[in-house]
Amino acid sequence: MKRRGKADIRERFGFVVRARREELSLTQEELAARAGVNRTYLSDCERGARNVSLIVIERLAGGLELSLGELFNRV
Amino acid sequence: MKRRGKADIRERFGFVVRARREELSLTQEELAARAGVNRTYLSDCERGARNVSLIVIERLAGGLELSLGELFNRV
DNA sequence: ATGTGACTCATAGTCCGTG
DNA sequence: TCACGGACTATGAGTCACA
Repeated sequence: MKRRGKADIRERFGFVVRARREELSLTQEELAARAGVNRTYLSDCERGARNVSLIVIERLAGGLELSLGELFNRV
Repeated sequence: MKRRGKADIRERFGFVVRARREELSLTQEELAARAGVNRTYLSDCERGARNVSLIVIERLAGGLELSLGELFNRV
């Protein structure tokens, strides 16, 4: 799949994940554990370096205590 | 990445895409063209057979004339 | 107009480290 | 606590012929 819109969706998504994680005062390790994803992968996601798929998105939303709609409203 | 929650996110997502496409009276071919994805790939997505990632999600949302938030509010 | 199996190739996602 | 790299495996992206 090709890249880029104006501000890359991957970066916007990652930014929102990080902002919400900090809002909850969680470390990356804690969120990764909650969401059941790899710690380094979460780091990549937050930096906009990964094109996350539905299943992981759902898990992250759960770890962040947000519905999918709430999460993407922030994106 | 592992599979399955109660109702699989892939199926729920696909169902919403299809419902919205029909709301717009579009064929799969038309939506696929709008969104810049392959028709058979879209078919797979609607049937919940694909674990779609951010970049494709964004394109589908565009083709469906919905923001990401609006799209996921329906999921 | 759509569903499906089969396929290639790129990348999603894991796990080990380091400063 | 995190960014980043290397190396790996599983799966997503993208296409086709045919039903």
